[in-house]
Amino acid sequence: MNIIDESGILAISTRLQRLSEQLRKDGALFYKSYGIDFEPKWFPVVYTLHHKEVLSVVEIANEIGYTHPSTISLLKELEKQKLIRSKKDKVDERKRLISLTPKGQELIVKMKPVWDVMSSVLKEIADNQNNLLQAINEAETKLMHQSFLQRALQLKSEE
Amino acid sequence: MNIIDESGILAISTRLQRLSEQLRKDGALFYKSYGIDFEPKWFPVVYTLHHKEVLSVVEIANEIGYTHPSTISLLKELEKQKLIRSKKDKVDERKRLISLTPKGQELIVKMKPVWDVMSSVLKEIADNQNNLLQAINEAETKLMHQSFLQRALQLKSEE
DNA sequence: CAAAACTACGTAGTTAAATACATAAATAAA
DNA sequence: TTTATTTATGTATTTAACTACGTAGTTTTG
Repeated sequence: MNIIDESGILAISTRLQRLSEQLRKDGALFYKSYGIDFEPKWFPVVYTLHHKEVLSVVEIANEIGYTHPSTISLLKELEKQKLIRSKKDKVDERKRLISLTPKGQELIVKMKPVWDVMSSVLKEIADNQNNLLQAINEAETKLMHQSFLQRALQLKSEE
Repeated sequence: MNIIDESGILAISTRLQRLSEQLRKDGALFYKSYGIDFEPKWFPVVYTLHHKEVLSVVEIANEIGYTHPSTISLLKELEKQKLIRSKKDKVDERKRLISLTPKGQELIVKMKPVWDVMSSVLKEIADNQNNLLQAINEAETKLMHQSFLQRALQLKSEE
């Protein structure tokens, strides 16, 4: 549509956001088709706890790549679903140790075949010539080395 | 990090959202370095009006690819900045015809060199081997033909 | 070992988008 | 020409992330 947005990243993020919303809805419906009441957004936390067993709030946040406040709100939902539980760390009283409940573990067993299907469908969609993940990694790496602002200011001063 | 999120699109959208937030902040700072008070999110509307002169709310929404409520809130901000104005369409009384104010047009003249710099920096960042835009286009196209849910249900029934 | 700095967690508030709903004007159909 | 449908706009609410801030433990340092 235009010089900056079309070639840039600003509008792209809106499109990806929509894409992911669509996938979330479809994901939820697909779980439902197996008789499972599970929201795709819970997946990262549940999957992490499935492998790590016991983790603190901040540890989970780091694992799933969200800020801790975002993580806390996911944990609240999962606690309401009785899929996870938490108790104070006796060694470090600031920490809350989170783990799956038996109900949570049972659910994972039921969900595993669902995940397999989802996983291959997502591969089908995202594995393009122009790999989405790769493209983002490359852009992020470039910005890590030098921010947009730094690059822009430099170009400005060169004129 | 895991089978679905790392290879899929769910986490990718969060990362892109962050990327775009970063770019927005830097963009605003870069405008400021020219003494210009302009938020990058206003760009699509302003740029569209620069080329089309007079448009209704829904027409702008379609041009920039947002829903009309989102567009309305952008328009409100721009009106507060006195960069745009609107009047009722005499032919169709439902329509509000939006256009740039003289102040808005002056601002565009000042912003043009800034846009040139931004545009080349964004090219530098986004033009990777794995082109971001291309990758998204390909994923969207695939999903247009057959949704995630349809693909998943089909795979499920084949088992 | 007391003061300072850091870490873990939690809450409140913000943001940029979306949906869902409401109203009024214009057009089409009975 | 009334009635039904569609279109344009607007408002209210929701969502998923964020930042900013506060408090309470823990660790480091003078």
